[in-house]
Amino acid sequence: MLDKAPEKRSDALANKARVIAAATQVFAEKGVAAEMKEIAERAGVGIGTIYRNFPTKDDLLHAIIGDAMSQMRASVRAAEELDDPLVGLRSALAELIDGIDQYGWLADAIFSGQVSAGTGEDVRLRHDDPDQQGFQRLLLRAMERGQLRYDLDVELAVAFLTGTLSPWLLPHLRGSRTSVDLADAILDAFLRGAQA
Amino acid sequence: MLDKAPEKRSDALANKARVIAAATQVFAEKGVAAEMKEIAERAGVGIGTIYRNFPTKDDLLHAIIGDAMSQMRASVRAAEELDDPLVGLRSALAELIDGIDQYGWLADAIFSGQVSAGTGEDVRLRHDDPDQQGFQRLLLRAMERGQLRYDLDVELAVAFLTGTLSPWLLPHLRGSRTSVDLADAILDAFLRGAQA
Amino acid sequence: MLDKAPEKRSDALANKARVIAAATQVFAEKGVAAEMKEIAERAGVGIGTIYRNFPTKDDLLHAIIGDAMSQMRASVRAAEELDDPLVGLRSALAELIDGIDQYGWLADAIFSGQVSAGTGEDVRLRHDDPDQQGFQRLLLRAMERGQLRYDLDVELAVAFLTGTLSPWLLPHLRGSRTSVDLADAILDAFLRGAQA
Amino acid sequence: MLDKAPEKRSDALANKARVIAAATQVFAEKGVAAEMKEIAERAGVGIGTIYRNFPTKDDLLHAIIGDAMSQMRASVRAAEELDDPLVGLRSALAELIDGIDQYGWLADAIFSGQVSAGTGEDVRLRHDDPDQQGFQRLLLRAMERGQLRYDLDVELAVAFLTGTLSPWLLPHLRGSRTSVDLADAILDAFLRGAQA
DNA sequence: TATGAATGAGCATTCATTCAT
DNA sequence: AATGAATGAATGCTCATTCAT
Repeated sequence: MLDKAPEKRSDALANKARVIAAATQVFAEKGVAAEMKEIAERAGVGIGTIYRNFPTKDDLLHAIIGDAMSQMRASVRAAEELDDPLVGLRSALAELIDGIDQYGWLADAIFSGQVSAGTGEDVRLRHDDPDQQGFQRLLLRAMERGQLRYDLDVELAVAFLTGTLSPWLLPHLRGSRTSVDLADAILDAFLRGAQA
Repeated sequence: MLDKAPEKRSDALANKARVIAAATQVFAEKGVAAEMKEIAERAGVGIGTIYRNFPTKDDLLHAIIGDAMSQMRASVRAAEELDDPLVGLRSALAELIDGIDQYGWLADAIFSGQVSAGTGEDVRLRHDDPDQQGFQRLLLRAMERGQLRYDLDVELAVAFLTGTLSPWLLPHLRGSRTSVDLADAILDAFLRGAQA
Repeated sequence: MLDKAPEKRSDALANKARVIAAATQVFAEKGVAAEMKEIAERAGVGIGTIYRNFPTKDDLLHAIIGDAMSQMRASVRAAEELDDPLVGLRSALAELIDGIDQYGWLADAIFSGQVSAGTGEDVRLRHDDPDQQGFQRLLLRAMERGQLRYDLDVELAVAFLTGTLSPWLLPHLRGSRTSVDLADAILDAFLRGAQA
Repeated sequence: MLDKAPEKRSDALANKARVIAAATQVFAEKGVAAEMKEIAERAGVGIGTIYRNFPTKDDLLHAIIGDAMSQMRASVRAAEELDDPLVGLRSALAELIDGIDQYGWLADAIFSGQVSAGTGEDVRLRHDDPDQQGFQRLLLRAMERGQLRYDLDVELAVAFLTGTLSPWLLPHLRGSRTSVDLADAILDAFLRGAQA
């Protein structure tokens, strides 16, 4: 991900960014099967320019995955910095909701095996790591503080929270709520439970 | 002259079934991008035979989607027949868990736009219908009976329950539990909430 | 090179042969850079048909190389069967002259490294084997019989005889002579030497 | 106003020379299919600089061909200056052997049609001219002097001598001999013939 | 003048679909 | 009806060439 040539012309850097942005859009619209040609057109560059920056379609995909993952990881990490773990949870949820809007299609691609084995595997495994472990840590801290039931099944709890963010549920749930409002609603329902 | 056979020969019917079974397997393993040739081989028929029964790859896919949907719809409907809505919920969850094992890949395919626009849309819209509305009805009945909070956000509740079944969360949650045990655990956590 | 399915329809076999024939022609005319599309057109089949028989352009090339090599090897071997080694030499030369007409372009392709490393290497090494060693054996037998100088430098002699067949010399030498006449002329000059 | 520099700056000339040198190397290693980019890197200049000097890859190739041809032509012409035609022949052979080491790959390229039709043709035709006609003149002079058979087939004789220099025969023949030794051996075998 | 990033025509290869047998 | 060989449009990627800096 680091540039070998630090003296690269700024055009080149700008182009690389435009390609990533265009690809993120196009993949989101058409799925990973989208054509490189369309991405090039959307980015306003020639096909060759994409290939100069990303030797393979797969490399382009991985660059985007990398971006998405680090963005999400960063959200969760920032949430962990907050003092109150429940506040952190709310904040992480809200940020993830925004992230899914942009990167939701990736989950599909990754989990339906359309991304090259190598990285696919990696992402699949790590999927349990960065975000979910962040969630787990937040939950555990809340349990220690007595904010949550001491006998909570943490993994199930994470599944409740992140499952709600599934690309096909989210748009419906969202309606016209802001991501913060939705995060509040989810957290509230999660805490109170359904029992009368 | 003999009258034209009003029913397909049972050979033909058997072939159709074998194709659906093989395709379900192969799609599950390789995703919707799997090749028709492999499906034919798995089914032990020629490619032409697939095309006699399903004019298009997409048609084959939709046939499978149809099967999956009606199987799930049946599960939920059966659950609605039960007297106690919470028992019904538990039963529906357990059945869906089994269904996801078999048809989870479909969610990916449908929601990442790899299924032809037309039907993809249809399925996407209807997705809110059959199962989820069944869930909603069960939840509403439980609320009426006073088994659930009267102010429960039903849509959010459905999202909690079905989001947990997301293809990428389920295997992890499952571990070695039976589907009934897992359904119990989910329902229990759902009812009690996380609060201390 | 053997057919896996012995019950293959004769069409398929015929097509494979037509593809090889067309490819031999087209490669001879345009060099190995010739397009697959043109070969398909020349053969009167679709591109896909080529790929059904030869998974790769390189495979097609190697099939042709194989054909050429075994044809030439057979010529030399047949020449070795003859009783008089000089008669054999004449016969081998005549056959090689005909072979070069058809396969001369291959030498270029192979020795300029345009054929995939693997087989390129193989052919390059074996090049010293099949034909040239056949020639060497014929020459040695002729020496033993006292038909040739006992102190002949065999490798140089082979180079004289086969170098004359170089794709760019042959057409010029040939003129309108038959291959047998040319072989006679070469052998005669080779035997008599240039000295007054 | 200063007059436009009537001579290229020596920088430019130096660059042109470096490009030719690099291209000769790279083409020799990888064949004419070598990439312009690699030639630029080897020459230590930008791709654009190559194109400033040689508008086309083909032009670059022809420049090299021109160099090779004139070098060889010069060798033969120098050989013709010598008094004794057989000594000239030996000298010409020795020089050509050295030339083939450097330019042998060209023969492949030219005769397998990888050089643009126009010039390819030219070179092909002229091939009979410069060197071979030089050889022919040397042979004819030797015949006139009674050093060679009066009834020698001159074209065949040239083919014997130059065929031995074929890029794929030469390395094998050479072994560890110097080019002069090899030239001697070839000439000796050529003169004496193979007959007992 | 030199540079190398950008361009896009060109080409090998894949795979859904057709149709002769 | 069943088969699978044949088809060719579609698509990823390469590399000679251009041109803004």
